[in-house]
Amino acid sequence: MLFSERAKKIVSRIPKGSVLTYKEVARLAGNPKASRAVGTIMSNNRDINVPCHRVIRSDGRAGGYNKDGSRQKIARLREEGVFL
DNA sequence: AAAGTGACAATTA
DNA sequence: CTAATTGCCACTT
Repeated sequence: MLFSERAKKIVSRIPKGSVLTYKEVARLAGNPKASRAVGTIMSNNRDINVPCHRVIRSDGRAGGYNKDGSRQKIARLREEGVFL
């Protein structure tokens, strides 16, 4: 299985109200140093089954999302009960 | 095969 | 606190 597939699978299982960092996803996917790659995957991934808005940066900030920037991402997370 | 891409991370100033 | 720097990796051209 490709790294990207594993990453998506993991992210798709993030329970509502919690978040993972890109680093964490990378680690769970089997490659602790592929945090960068995780971001790349999310940006190109169009899978609606994957709540990629629940993936944030390890420094606690939101990171990017799509064209709208991180605004929509932050909004979504706040509605799910995540403090940013 | 080599170079380019990007929603990251850790360090330093 | 922000900004710049360097290293990093999967994937695409």
